[in-house]
Amino acid sequence: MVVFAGQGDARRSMELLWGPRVVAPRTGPGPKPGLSVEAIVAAAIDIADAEGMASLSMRSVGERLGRTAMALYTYVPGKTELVDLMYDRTLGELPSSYSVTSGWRAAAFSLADALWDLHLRHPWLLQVSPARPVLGPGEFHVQETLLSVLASTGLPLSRVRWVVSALFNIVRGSVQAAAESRQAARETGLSEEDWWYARSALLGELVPDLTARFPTVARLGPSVELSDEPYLEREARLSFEAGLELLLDGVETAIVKASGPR
Amino acid sequence: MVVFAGQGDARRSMELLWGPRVVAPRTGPGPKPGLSVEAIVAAAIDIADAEGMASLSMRSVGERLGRTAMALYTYVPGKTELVDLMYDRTLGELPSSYSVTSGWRAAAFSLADALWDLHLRHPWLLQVSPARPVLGPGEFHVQETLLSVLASTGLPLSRVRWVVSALFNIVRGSVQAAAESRQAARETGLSEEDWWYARSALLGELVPDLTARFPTVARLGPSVELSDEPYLEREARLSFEAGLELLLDGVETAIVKASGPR
DNA sequence: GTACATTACTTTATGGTGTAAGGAGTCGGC
DNA sequence: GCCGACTCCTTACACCATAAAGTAATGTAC
Repeated sequence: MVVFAGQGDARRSMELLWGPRVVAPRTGPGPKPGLSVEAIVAAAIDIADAEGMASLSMRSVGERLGRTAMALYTYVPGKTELVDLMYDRTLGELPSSYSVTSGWRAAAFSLADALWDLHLRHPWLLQVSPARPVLGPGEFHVQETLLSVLASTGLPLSRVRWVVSALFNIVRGSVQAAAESRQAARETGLSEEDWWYARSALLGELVPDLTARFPTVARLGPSVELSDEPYLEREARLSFEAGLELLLDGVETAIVKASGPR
Repeated sequence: MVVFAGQGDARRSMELLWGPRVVAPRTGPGPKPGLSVEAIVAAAIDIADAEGMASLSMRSVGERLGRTAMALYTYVPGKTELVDLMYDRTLGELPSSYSVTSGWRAAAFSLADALWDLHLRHPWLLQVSPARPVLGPGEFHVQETLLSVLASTGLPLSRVRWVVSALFNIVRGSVQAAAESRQAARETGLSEEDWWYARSALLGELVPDLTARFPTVARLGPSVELSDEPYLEREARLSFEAGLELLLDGVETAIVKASGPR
């Protein structure tokens, strides 16, 4: 059963998100804190980066810091809040300055690329799926960056909002495929090519009428030649670039329509 | 630690995905099976639909069928495979016929709409995130439907593929926001408006310089008036429609470019 | 009719999870 | 010196997936 956060918990997590990262050393009785929220979050991010979200537990984070799981609860209300913090802090890493001098399109592309990079460096971001927007500084930072870059199209902000969310979705969706392919390759030890090959053989054997049942899919075939380069990962990148171009073409159309019939 | 599937397991799950749904009654010694893979999958889907993925456990599925958790392992290798089956069976529900008589654009829109509906009826689909493509009949069915509808644009299939994945990503991304808003509202008991209001107040109090730090976001404000209609859900739908239009505009550009300079 | 193999399902057990409760030790202020 | 506040630990509980072994039901072979 899911426990839901009351009002007090909401305040607590917002304070953690927005509060000062470097806490002034406490004065008063009691032992000095040996940990800090930031240290805990950093350790958790390290684990998620290196071993995936499945290996992230309060125990594993505690262990990495030389403590038990329960020690963390002095600093962080629970795992949910810890993950929210990880998520928001990581989003905050997104670079924020994009030159618009070579046009909005180039700026939008390099921003999308930075977002792609960020997600590929921290693939667990895609598994977080905050039950509601986290509303932390990192999330705001990303929104602000996206909005301000896309605002240079000259479109009204009320429309830019939708461009932003579409772009964000395209990036997230395509990078997810890339990230999952990497993770699966690491977990199974199988190279992607091997996995794909084994799976195709199995499919052909178990479903002999595959091409008859799904003619269009069959007609498509693999988009890139099999090489030593990871297949699915390459495909995901192509999907990212192509999808982005399509979207930006749509934006261009919108610009022309808005300013065209002058 | 994640256990990875060997070759034998792969065959077993492919057989479950592609095998006949109605199994002929076994002849031979031993008690008659009281359950079936399909019954188990259906029960699991019911639970996920009604109570969310968090409530889905081998126990809960077994209980719903009047069995213990372990009874399921006679039919299904493990939870992973069960979830794969749920995912693929549900994707198979997508309607497949879309009239192209009123143009590819209308067909694409109604297909995207059906996809949106499907995900909103089964929001847990978005949390499944198969570590690799499931390669089941449902997944193929969706791909086939998307590809064949978008192929009516006349674009080469190699480009249609990217349109398909971009469209899919836009739908998934926007519907995720809608689904999560519903779920959160149900779990917390708070109406969305209430939650949003409480959160804004908290933000304003804890981060007084919010509008200075994120001017563009601040300038945006809420996109729709607060009403009794769920705010985030309405917003998600708008994002879906607007994103889709942008993408389809991009497709139109591609069509013109391809056939234009005749 | 009886023995046996086969199978559905249960019980029990193992090692994982998040976290509530309470105890141990450490420090500052009086 | 001592109190109170504070960090951190141990213990405990409820839940999870699932391995292993046991039980009961069923068909076939003799």
